[in-house]
Amino acid sequence: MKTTIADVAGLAGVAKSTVSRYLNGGYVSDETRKKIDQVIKDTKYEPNTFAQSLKAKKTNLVGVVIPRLNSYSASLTLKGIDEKLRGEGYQLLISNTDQSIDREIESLYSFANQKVAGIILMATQITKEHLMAIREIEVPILSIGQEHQGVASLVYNDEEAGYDLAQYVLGCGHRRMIYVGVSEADVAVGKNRKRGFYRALEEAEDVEVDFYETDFSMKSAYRLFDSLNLEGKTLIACATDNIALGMMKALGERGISIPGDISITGFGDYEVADIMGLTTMHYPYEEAGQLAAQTVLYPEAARVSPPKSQIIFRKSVDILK
Amino acid sequence: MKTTIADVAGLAGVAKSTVSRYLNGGYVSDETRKKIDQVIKDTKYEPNTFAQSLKAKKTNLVGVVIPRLNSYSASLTLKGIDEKLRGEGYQLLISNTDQSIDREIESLYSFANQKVAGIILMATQITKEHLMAIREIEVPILSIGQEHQGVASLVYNDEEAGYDLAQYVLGCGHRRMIYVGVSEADVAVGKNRKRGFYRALEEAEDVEVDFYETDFSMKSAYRLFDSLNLEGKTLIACATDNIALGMMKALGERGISIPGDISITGFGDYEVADIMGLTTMHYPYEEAGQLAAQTVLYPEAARVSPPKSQIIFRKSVDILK
DNA sequence: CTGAAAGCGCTTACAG
DNA sequence: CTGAAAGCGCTTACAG
Repeated sequence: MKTTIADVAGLAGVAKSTVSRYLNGGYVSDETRKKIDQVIKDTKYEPNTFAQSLKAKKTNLVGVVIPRLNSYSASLTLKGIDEKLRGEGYQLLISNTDQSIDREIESLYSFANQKVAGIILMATQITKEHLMAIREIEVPILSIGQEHQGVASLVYNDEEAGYDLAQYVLGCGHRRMIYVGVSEADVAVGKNRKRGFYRALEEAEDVEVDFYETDFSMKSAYRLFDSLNLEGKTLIACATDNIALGMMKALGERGISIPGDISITGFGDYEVADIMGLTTMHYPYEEAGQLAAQTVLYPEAARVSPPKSQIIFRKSVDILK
Repeated sequence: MKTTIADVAGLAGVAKSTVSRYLNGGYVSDETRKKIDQVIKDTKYEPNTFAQSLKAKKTNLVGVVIPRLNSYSASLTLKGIDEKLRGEGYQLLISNTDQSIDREIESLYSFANQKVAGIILMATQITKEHLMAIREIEVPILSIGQEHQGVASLVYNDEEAGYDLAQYVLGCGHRRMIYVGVSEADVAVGKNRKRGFYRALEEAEDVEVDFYETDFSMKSAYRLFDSLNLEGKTLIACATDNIALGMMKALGERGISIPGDISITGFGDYEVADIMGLTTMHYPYEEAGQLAAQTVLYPEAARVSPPKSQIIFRKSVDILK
């Protein structure tokens, strides 16, 4: 039989309320404390979390809504979140939305209904419905990656990352390039990365860049390759490593050598980037996850930034001068 | 104010118990049913899960204990689990153990304490402590990947996969090879894969194979490379794609061409295997995850198998004859 | 088919 | 500092 607070109280010769106070850090005399201590140890008593939650109306659960489970950034961020949460005595509840916005909204309400202590939202965009839900549910929420008026967020400085990478590439002597991005509906990856990249280009002289749009899958990038006009270009800058990888596959199959014939860069520093020798921007996903967990549990600022992204120099960029 | 079952009962002019019965599929007259229906729609009533769990002593949560969050197989399996669970109205609770056995055990107890409806255990091995915990907690449990007397399990046929791959490689004319495996403490990957592989070799003639052991990280494999005696070998069979990838990195850096100078194979068919052109064994991780969720919720057999693993032919194996 | 009552295991004023 | 009592929102026999 599972021991309850009543059992503990009985064995310790005190009232249930006293045990409860002991458990929750209220006033208890030293003597009483010792007795209860002992009984709890003997019986291995563990409070029933439902009973607790029913009264206290909150849980030790933190919900994470995530657009994809099987992506490098997602799983590493999750790892960081989990680490921090565990340290603070919280449990990780996951809702994979499979990139469906409806499911993101649904998950928000469902988490709220489960009285999670907080929600970490890895949205691809923040719509009116998101905003409504966030307002309505009254649960501390933190958005990772996407930023919006009135919702606490943890954002990478994508603009700066784009700028830094472009600066580097420019420094290597590249002047004719292709930028393969994603939809601007994704403010972080689609808009900010590109903007930073372009800003650096504008500050330089005699630069030309063609823009192409694709989605996040390696396959789409791979397919897009044939539509690219490579004429005179020396570099393909890709908005994510996955895009770069898709391109590299196409390049390899056509016998176009990297960086001899053409240079390529990514963003993200996925695990594979290393073996593929891809020069890319490292994003501190795991640290960001930890920071996110910390922030959703103990909010301070409405906007927090993870460590700066760093360029990882590998061999996919040719030095032209 | 959140509406409760009492509110619904009041508005519908019936007793709480009737509403409860309505909710749980008990006897309710058509007329009553309609009234309650309407009220629930109007008030958007949602039962408080804690109150439900407190009485019913079970939840709609399924716990997954997982050794690593950021691995290809893990996240894909998780995806499969989540898909099935969502369809059945269950939520995914995750505990990342970071390869710590102590934490696996802890998680088991902690999940039990949270009254999860079931636990899916992705253990790296099943120890006595595991067995004790499993026995004690009385929660339906399913082990993925590892098999043990008396614990329900979903296992890949690793022996067969190893055998099939070796058959293929033999068919390509390879006779002098290296097998890079992992510790046999991991029965599935360390023992069974290797055993299957070796069994096929024994059935052939004039075959030589050298064995080396490493762990699951790409880095360790990469480091191990220099200790390999490649003399006369035509193929390196690796127990996982990660190991193969580490080897490929080392090979690439030394200008040794694949498969011209040496062939290589893996197991797992990670996403990268495709761009790297690695011939490997495809494991149906996502399907296995779905099957696992199904099985832990509605147990039938004590041992269930996912679809058969398939060889994915790419270009890392040379055809010698 | 329906309702009144007890109880799940806690927490929280309140009185002492 | 401690205890008795009420209540959180449900479910479950039980009686009708």
